[in-house]
Formats: sequence, C-alpha cells, structure tokens
Amino acid sequence: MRLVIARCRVDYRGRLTAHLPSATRLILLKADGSVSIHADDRAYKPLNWMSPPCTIEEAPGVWRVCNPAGEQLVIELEEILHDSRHELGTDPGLTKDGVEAHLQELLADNPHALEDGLRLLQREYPTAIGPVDLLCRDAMGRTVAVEVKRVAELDGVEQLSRYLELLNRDPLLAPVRGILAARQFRPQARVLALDRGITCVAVDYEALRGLDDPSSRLF
Amino acid sequence: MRLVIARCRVDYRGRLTAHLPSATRLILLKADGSVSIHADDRAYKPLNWMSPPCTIEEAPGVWRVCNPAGEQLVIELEEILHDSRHELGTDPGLTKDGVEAHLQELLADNPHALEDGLRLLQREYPTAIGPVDLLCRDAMGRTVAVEVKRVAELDGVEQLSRYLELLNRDPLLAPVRGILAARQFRPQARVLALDRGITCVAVDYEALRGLDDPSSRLF
DNA sequence: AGCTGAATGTCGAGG
DNA sequence: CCTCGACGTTCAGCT
Repeated sequence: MRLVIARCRVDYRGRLTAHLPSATRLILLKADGSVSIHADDRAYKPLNWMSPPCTIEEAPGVWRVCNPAGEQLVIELEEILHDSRHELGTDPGLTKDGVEAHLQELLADNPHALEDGLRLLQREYPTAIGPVDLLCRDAMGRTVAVEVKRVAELDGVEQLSRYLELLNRDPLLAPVRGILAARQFRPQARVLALDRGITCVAVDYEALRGLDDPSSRLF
Repeated sequence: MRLVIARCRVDYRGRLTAHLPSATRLILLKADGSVSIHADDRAYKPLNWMSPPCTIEEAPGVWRVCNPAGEQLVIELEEILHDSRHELGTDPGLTKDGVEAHLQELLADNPHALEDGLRLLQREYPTAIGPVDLLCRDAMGRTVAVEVKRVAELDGVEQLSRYLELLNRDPLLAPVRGILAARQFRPQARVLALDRGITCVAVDYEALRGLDDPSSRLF
C-alpha cells in the first residue's frame, strides 16, 4: 500500500466525465492495483477512483491510470507532500452476522416465530423466476410462501407477488398465501402488501437468535 | 487527515455484527470525524468504517468509535507502524457530466429513434405515482408511455406497468401501451415485459448522440 | 464469463 | 426526518 499526499488535479473519462480542480488530497494506491483519491470528508467514499484490473503509467508529474474498458483516470501532480509505502500482507477478511442469509437461516429453523403452527416444507424452493425463500404449511394445512428481507421495500412485495402468482398456478400447492418477513418495513411496502393480501411480520433478530437452540451448535 | 498503519483487531456492533482478526491495516481518520479501516485490496471499499457524526475515544491500545445510533466500532491496536497527520483544507469538489439524464433528453428530442412516427406529447408527464419519462403518440394516433433506463431490470418493468395501469384509467389517453427503452436489457426484464405486452427497444447511446443535430448546440 | 440480488450500500431530491 | 430512486454503484454467489 502506498500513501501519497499531494496537491493535484484529476480527470476521469469513462462511463461519465468528471474533473477535480487543484487541491491537496490523499492518493491511495493499493496492492490490488486500485487507485483512489480522497478528500478530508465524505466519510469513506473517495472523490474519484479506478478499480482493478488497471495499469498505472507514472510519468513525472502525471499518473495515468487505465482499465481494459478504456476508462482513464489522469492525475496531474503539482506538489508531493508525503509519500510512503507499507507492506500489509493479505487480510484474513471480515466475518459478518445479521444479514439476510442469516435471517433466512434462523427463520427456517424457527418458522413458528412467524406464525403459530407454521412448518417448513422447503428452503429456497425453486420456481421459474427464482427461488422462494421459505415454502411452508400453516396450522390449517394451507401453503405459505415466505419472503425474507432485512428491510422490506416495494421491490420485496413485487417479488413475493410474482412468486405467489406462479405458485398459485400449481394445483398441488394452491391456494398459496404470502408472508413478508423483515426486521424493518418501509410504510409503502406495508401498504402495498396489505393491498395484495400479503401478511407483514416484523422479525426481532436478537430474539430470534435467542430462540435458536445454542446446544445444537458446535461453536 | 490522519493516516495510521497498524496491526489491529476490529469489532463492529450495529446494524449487523462483524469482526476482523489481527492483521496489519490502514486506519484512515478524516477531518469530518469518519474512521475507515482498509486492507490492501477491495479497491476503494474499506473493510469496516464509521460515518460521521461519531465520537472517537482514544484509550492506550484501544480506540472506541461510537455514533448517536449506538453503533460501535472498537479498534484494538497491537502495534503502530506509521502515524502521520496532514492538513488538506476543504476540497473544491467534483464536477460530473452525466450520461444518464442525457439519454432521456436525447430520446425526447428524437422519439422517432424508438419507433417510426412516434411524436412526443410531454416529458416527465405527471401521474399520482410519479412522472412518466416520455408520453408520446404513435403513427396510428395511439398513446404510448415510454420508460427510459440505462439498464432495464425487473423493477423498471414493474414501474412502467404501474404507470400503464394508471394511464389506462384516463379515457382521454386510453388505450395506452408501453415502451421500455434502455441501453441494456436484463433477460428477465425482457421476458416480463413481453408477458405484459410491453415493447423493449434497445437504444444505442452513441448513435443517438450522433442523431442529435450538432448545429443546434452552442458547445 | 455473464447474470442476479444484497448492501452497515452511498447519495441526493423531494415531501 | 423519512422515503424513494439512481449509481461509474460494488460485491458475492450461482449458472
């Protein structure tokens, strides 16, 4: 990793055109070949960047970064204030917990948390337009399609609606109703779901993780 | 801006839970108060970060970054290899030249590029659920709603479908058919559009820009 | 390699 | 403040 603090001007020509006038910035060159230009704000987002694979051509005062698609990032260096290199090695990487995949897993193990008497038929039940997260049967023996989201938005309702339309064409499953399960609901999604006869169930992730039997885990 | 290269472990507890085992990384502290942890890969994206507003509590060997929502980023510093500060000043910012809004503009000027005899009635035609990109009339005098996308995906078809349903309730406009115009089509979007009786038209941006009369431009 | 859906998306406009 | 849609989205997972 190379860290350069420099007064510079930057031009990007690619999917769009962008220009940065002269100012002092951080130029971050990573071992993966990426280049990013940071100001002292905008949180972690750089002003401009080039993702790998790309080649860097270093002429005195001008760095030209090109990628195979023909996009170009041209950095004109007016004054270099700092320049250091550091060996970081490969990173062991990030372990995440609490995303949609994990939520789906917990609900597959505890469908009754969505509704009393709900039993899992199949997880990732395949259809022509994609897999249904959870296919279940309720206490009355009726088929239920469950779509799991971290945050339920309009898209999620549309998606579940498409699944329901398709599943209801299958005489072995019909009639099928829908449950949209999420940690958080956008009001518009709630309204549209109601209009479509889809049940919204707010999921408490922490409580659900508590429900999951710890003794059944090996770690 | 403060640049720290250090061997560290990181824990995040917030919207989800994440952990980074011990490794050497860049810790980037910006003047806006943000903190981001970078490995030597993943292009410009940090492994973990905290956006402002947040407070940094520096104890020896442990930095605790907290935001008002109660999210926490805990950095355990095992060895500091580099630590430097730099005055950058405020950045004049980025000037962009968009490609996307342009597409709608070009099609508004050249509706015949979508279909022979197509004429523009109104751009951004307002409806209760949002503006229709282009409202047109075809060679047969029939109303046509055009949705413009850079890349047409499923939600673009859904969006146009909702518009069509609404527009067809207006006796002055009905019957209204739909055209989905895009530079690129996802296969599923094409299938769903066909099923809904929506016409897909692939748009060649470069050619369209060529169509646009250069003499009518001042630059 | 191409396509699809998720994301601590981020970002900006509009109510 | 929240909601919604676009993005040079990026990214991982799967066909």
